[in-house]
Amino acid sequence: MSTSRPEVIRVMVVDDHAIVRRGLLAYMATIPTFHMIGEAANGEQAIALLNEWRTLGQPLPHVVLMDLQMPGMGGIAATEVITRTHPDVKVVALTSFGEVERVHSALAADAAGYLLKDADPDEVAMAIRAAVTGGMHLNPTIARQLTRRMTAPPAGLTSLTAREREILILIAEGKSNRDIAGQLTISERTARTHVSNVLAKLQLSSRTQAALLAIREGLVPPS
Amino acid sequence: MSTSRPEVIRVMVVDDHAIVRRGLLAYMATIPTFHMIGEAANGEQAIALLNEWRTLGQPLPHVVLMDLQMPGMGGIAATEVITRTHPDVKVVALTSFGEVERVHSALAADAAGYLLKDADPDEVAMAIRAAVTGGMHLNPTIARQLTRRMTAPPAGLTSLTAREREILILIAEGKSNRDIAGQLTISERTARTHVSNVLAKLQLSSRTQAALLAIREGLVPPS
DNA sequence: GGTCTACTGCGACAAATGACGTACGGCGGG
DNA sequence: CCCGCCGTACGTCATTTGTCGCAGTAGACC
Repeated sequence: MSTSRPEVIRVMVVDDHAIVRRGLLAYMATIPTFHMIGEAANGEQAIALLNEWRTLGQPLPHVVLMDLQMPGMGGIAATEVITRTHPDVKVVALTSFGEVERVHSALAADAAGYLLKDADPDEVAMAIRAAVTGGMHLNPTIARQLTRRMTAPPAGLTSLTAREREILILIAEGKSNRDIAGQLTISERTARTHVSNVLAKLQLSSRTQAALLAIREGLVPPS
Repeated sequence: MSTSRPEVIRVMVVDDHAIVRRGLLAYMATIPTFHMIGEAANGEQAIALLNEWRTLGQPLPHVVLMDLQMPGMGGIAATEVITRTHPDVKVVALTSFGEVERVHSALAADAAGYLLKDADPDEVAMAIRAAVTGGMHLNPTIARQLTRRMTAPPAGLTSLTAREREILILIAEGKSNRDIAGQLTISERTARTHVSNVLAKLQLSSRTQAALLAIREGLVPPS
């Protein structure tokens, strides 16, 4: 094993929910191996705290439990900064269900794990230990969805052709297939073909979901 | 004061996130007045547990902290059932940011408070005490948004009932009729009836248009 | 009591939607 | 020159969506 295994694992939690911080704090207190050395309510605080520790020569945490959904600097950006400026600090993403899509971004930001918040506390421990030993723990549900996404063609607006993007914009304006056909002077069948292709490429199951994604991605202004 | 103030307040937490349950459990342990007597991971479990306690003649909780966003039976439905079958049990809604709009439905289901999960633990205590004494604690942010909505009602949305607004929110999350039915534990036919009524009241012709309007009106966050 | 609304549900139907395969002309890259 | 992608279009099929009418229950209001 190239990585040393410290007898005490220092942990830091970053989450805007005070209740979650308390929960992890209480849980860590029950396991002698873990030592919670600090907490932060957002990404900026976390980075500031880490820098302060380093300048003071105080020991840094081995693992940072990082919530992804936070006001201000999001967890992904914070993860990226931390893994770049403190390469020996492992960051484990801790997220609510429903934002599974961010796992890619998290891993791209060099997160060393991805936990769901409804995970059993024991799973949190497993993820932390895995991160310290240089490994990675993925929630089974996440892992399944991830592999499904890996095997499937990459989702993303970039995979759409110009025409399909045009179609998507009209979907996001609440147009029906007939409306779209009329506006683009194509047959309704063709419009449906395009819509179907868009949904397949984006791995969605309804035009409403497509419209919502288009807005989220800024393809059309919400108002 | 018509309501008696017990020296010990029994609390129960309903949340699908084990970490949140642990956090509240740990927090309650630090305050002698509060006594956490049980927890549940979803609405069905919570109701079953309450019924079991009642049949066994065991003391019921004074306050139930209820997460609103849960798989299976949602927190709103569970709140309604609990306040109806156990009128002396107060339910305090505990929700993440971003679902602020459900406060109407929550209060309509006789919730005795509405907390954001990023609330300071002290605020949780305040809300619980308020609920026990028959009062109600609202998060300042929530209260502000609520009054803003009361004073400046967005045109058509006011004509919707609480249930219909709930339906609209789910539409704006890309859910199908079947999804909505499952989430609200009603039949798909009923869900379709609601959707149809929403469209008629808003004078729209498709659920996609309804979703877009919901986002424009800020009923749901675009992200 | 009577009335009203909200919420729930059903049946039947029409329309829209989405998936699947197929096809053809154009156009650009190897 | 040929192959692949794009845009166009059709046929068929299952599913979803939306409408209309009807109806029972519960709660609120008068």
